Amino acid sequence: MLMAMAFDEIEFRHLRALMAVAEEGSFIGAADLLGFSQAAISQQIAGLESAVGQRLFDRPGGPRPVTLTPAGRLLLKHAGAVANRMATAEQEMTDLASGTAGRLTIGTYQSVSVQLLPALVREMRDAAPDLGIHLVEHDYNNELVEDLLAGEIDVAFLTGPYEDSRLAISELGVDPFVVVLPTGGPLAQLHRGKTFPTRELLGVPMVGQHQGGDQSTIDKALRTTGVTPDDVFRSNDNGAVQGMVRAGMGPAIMPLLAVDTSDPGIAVRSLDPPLEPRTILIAVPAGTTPMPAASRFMRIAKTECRKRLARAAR
Amino acid sequence: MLMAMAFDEIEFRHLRALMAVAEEGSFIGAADLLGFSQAAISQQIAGLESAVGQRLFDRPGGPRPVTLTPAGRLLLKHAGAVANRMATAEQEMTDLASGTAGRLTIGTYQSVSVQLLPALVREMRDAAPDLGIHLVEHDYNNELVEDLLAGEIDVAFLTGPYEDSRLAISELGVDPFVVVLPTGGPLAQLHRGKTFPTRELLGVPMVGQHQGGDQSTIDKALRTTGVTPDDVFRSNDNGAVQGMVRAGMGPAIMPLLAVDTSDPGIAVRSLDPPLEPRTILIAVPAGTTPMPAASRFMRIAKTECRKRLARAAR
DNA sequence: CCATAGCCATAAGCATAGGTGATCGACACG
DNA sequence: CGTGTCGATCACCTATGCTTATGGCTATGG
Repeated sequence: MLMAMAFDEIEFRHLRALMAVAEEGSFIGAADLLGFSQAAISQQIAGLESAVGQRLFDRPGGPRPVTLTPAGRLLLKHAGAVANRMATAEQEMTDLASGTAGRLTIGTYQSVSVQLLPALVREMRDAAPDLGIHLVEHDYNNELVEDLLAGEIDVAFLTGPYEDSRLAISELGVDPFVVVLPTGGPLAQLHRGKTFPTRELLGVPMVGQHQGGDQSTIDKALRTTGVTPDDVFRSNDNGAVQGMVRAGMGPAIMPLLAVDTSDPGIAVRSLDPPLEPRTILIAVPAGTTPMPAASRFMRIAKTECRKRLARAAR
Repeated sequence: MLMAMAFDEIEFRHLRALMAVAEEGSFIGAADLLGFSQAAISQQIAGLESAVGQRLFDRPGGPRPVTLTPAGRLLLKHAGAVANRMATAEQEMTDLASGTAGRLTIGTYQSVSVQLLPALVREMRDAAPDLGIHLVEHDYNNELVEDLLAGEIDVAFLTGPYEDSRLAISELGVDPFVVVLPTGGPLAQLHRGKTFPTRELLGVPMVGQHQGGDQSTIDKALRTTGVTPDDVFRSNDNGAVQGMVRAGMGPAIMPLLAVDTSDPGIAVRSLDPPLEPRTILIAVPAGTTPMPAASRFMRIAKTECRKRLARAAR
């Protein structure tokens, strides 16, 4: 009570000395365990004792080992806990730095989720097996951006063109709209070439999605080429859409990335004139350092998309 | 990976700076929160960042607040935990120092437990309400000493005379042996004075304890005065012994401290010649600093016994 | 019983870690 | 487009914390 009781002048150095002395049973042992001179340890312990206001070791003198006082035992317990905590902190920091552990939340939207994202996630898993990867899907850019800025998600795919000064955005490539036809149907028979005249869709009943992110873009784009969309069936499930096309309900306009091209029942054609293509963007919050895992994921996405996606024609 | 990654050059000072900056949102704010110059904080954070090998704050520049990076958030979490731990350490240390909290284990033996110890414990409780007091009772000194040296108990009562260089022993006083008689019995009628001729016990059937710490001493002491003990009833429960005396089974020799003198059914007489009295000792391990609560308890015991007990006649 | 050896405390000297104050550059804002 | 605010950096200086050297204490061996 009379002492200054300056508990907060304690530094880790002191705790390390405490632990070393307690373990070695001597100041000298602690000294060369820590690579200091004996005097240094003596001073560190003395400083610690004055900081806490009580003796921490009994020094019997002679060759007998120093022993902890009750106060010493108490403080040592806490020192050990603190040291542990710092060790796990170090572990987690390196994990975080290497992007190999922790939790990465990725924001995504429909068409990206189908083929592109699974491939990227698989690659990320290989690169960082201990990383927990979580996905959040939204229909619209602004929902994704909102979550991104709120810190709910660490990195997000967006639909381009899109601008937001609060985000750091990279373009991954373009995802052209294609027409999907039933293999045996008359339209597929008629246009066996690579492209499909967009105007042929005029008046044709089509299969589409419910009014959402993709579909709005498609409808708008179709109208600019003079075609008024006329959907006989709508589903947000890509498999269902493709199934309907296969069953002959009509053609569908889909982002290429959303199409399961391995399906033998359907044919995929580019449109001529093409619909204004969407670009695939990937974004993190600007100004703030992203999680290394997020950066890493972006890098993977970029290199992977360079192979898979067409580059934007500038 | 290329960095030195010197996690263990981190000191509390750094963590304090981290927490202050995170809380204030600016280096300047942290600076005058901690009573440093802005440059100092800047350097401390820089040092911390180089120690962990990554940035901890995003500095947007201009008047906008600095914000934590993911790494910063992670480290801050651990820093907070460490700070908490140190705070509770401080609390516990002061508790320990004042002897007002924590846990005190007292070693005791039969006759001390009856009247003296309860009074002392009550006084200790008043002085240190948050202190947990535990009692361990043994029959023999050596058991108590054993536990004391093993650290099982913090302070112990012993029966004197006793010597052990491994202990720091204080004498509390003497506990004379007295004879306890039924109030209405012939012996009590016969000897109404303060003392009772020890030889009158010759051949008288007596009440005693089972062979244990006290009883052995009594028997031995009786024999030195020429009386061969002849017990008709034995119990280790003092109440039972006293009850038997009251019922007229015979007199009993007891340590004065073990007698419930408020019992109207019994009379208490000093013996003449007296049996060699035992002294009451209190001991802590020598060489090692005792718990402050133990020291405090010893002090209380000494002052209290100065009032209650006869001093040893040297 | 004295000499010796091992250990911690202390003192003196010194290097440097870590502080201050001043200045510079970057960024938002009016 | 100045202006104000904030962080980084530089030069300087102080005080912290290390080292070496020495003295005192205790147990141990001849």
